[in-house]
Amino acid sequence: MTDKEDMSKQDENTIIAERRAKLKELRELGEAFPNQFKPGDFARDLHASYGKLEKGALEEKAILVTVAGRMMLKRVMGKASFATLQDTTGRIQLYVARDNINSEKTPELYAQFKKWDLGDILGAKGKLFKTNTGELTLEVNEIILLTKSLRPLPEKFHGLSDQEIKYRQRYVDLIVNEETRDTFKKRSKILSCIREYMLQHQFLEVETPMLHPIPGGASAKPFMTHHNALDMDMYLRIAPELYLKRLVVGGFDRVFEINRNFRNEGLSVRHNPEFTMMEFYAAYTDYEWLMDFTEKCIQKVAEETTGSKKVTYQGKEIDFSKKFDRLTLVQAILKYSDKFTEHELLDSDFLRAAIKKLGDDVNASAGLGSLQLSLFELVAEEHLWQPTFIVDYPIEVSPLARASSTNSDITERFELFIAGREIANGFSELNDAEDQAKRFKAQVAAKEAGDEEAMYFDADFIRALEYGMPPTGGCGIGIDRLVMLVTDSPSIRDVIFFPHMRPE
RNA sequence: GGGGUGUUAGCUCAGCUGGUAGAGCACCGGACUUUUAAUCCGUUGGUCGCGCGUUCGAUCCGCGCACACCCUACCA
Repeated sequence: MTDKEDMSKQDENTIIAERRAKLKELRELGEAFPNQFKPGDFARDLHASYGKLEKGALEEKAILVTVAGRMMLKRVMGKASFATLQDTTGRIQLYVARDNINSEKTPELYAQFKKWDLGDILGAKGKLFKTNTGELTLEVNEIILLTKSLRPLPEKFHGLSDQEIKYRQRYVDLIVNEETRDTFKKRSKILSCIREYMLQHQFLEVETPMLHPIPGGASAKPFMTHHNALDMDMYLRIAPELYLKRLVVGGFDRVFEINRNFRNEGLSVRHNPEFTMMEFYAAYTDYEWLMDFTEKCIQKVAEETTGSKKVTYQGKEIDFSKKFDRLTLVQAILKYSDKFTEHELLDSDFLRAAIKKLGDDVNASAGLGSLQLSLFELVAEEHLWQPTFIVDYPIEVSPLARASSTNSDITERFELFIAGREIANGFSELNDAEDQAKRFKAQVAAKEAGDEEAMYFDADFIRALEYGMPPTGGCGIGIDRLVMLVTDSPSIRDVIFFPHMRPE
């Protein structure tokens, strides 16, 4: 026996043993896992079509249906029982009476049914009717056990609330918690809503490598791996940016990619080592265009997936109906802290002292731009609850963005904040190959000086830019965080099916 | 990485100044042909996260470890 098999035996208990015994009995009786039963109806459709019909009218129609699903509740009352079946769309009640299901062929079927357990997967055929309390119910005349469940489900009323088990055994969470199912259905809807929006605007969906010889497109620590046949180290991508811009060079003017990024950094309620990002690039646009486009995209997603332009996140309203606020980095600092003057925010020594005073460490090599950004993160970021674009990011912290035409210290870049978090980041792309080469060199120097997250020099990317990339706007939207907002989820782990955990 | 809280039956949770454990649901047996968290009666189920220590005696006190959650740091 391997260690793993040994582990799976450890949490065996008497309930599981009893169910294994029942399965053994089923095997002896015949086929224990039949697969010929085909359901033709879904719970949600039945409620939608017949839920409002009067008891008498429904019986007159004599509607025969076939359903399948997991038995979630069971009430045996002697010679008749009620059971609640859950399929992928919802729940439907079954009325199982001995005299309706026992036949010459299956004289003991009702006795068997009484032994079936919560969690078992059943198929049933019968006629729809309404009980005395008005619940739409299937009067069963054929019933079959399709899959025996060996493990007991969590308690029927309180459900599963242990966060750890919800994450580690998402399948159980999905079986018993409707909110969990809703969250992931909404996630899927958000993605199709975004795709629809992008396709409507002539964007082409593309896929670029996840394995990168040089990690690029963001400032982050990468995961490393190794390709055996090529005998070369590779990195899981931290961003698709440099590949997508190569496609713009190639003449695909509007592209987008929705896929995973991997960053070898800390975990938190807002950070998972792999997370989903949409990046999109549009030639002949700039960051102003991107802001309008992103705003409309997020408004559409919020409205179409929640039915409202106002969303409640963790008890506080987010209003997507108004035009999103726009503030420069410096304006945002001034707005949320009255301790500084505009003049002081241009003084590196002053900023250094102010950041220290707020209890944060200051990197000795940080210039004015990154000092301003640090102060912004300390005093303003958490207050940006309503959707707000922050613009005029320092060039020092934006090595891939085009410099402002009027101020060479800042870039044509924005970040979108909602509920105090960064949701999107976009800019007019730097398409001057020589300038980009210079900026990469500065990054390499920073890396050599000990900045682990500084970028590498990507010579092929420079070569691509040397062929000429049209003026382009590019933006990334953090999909998991957007899903968190729309589903009112406090943790990123609530919107990722299988979040990373330490081994059990 | 730092701090806080937690880990008791399959699930949800009690457990007094330290005297080796309880409830509800689930399960098993019984009654019940319109229930719906069905109800009623009777059972079963535990290395109290792991290890060491203090003690006559530890679920409880101390130390260490593991895992989780929250805050914080890096970051999107």
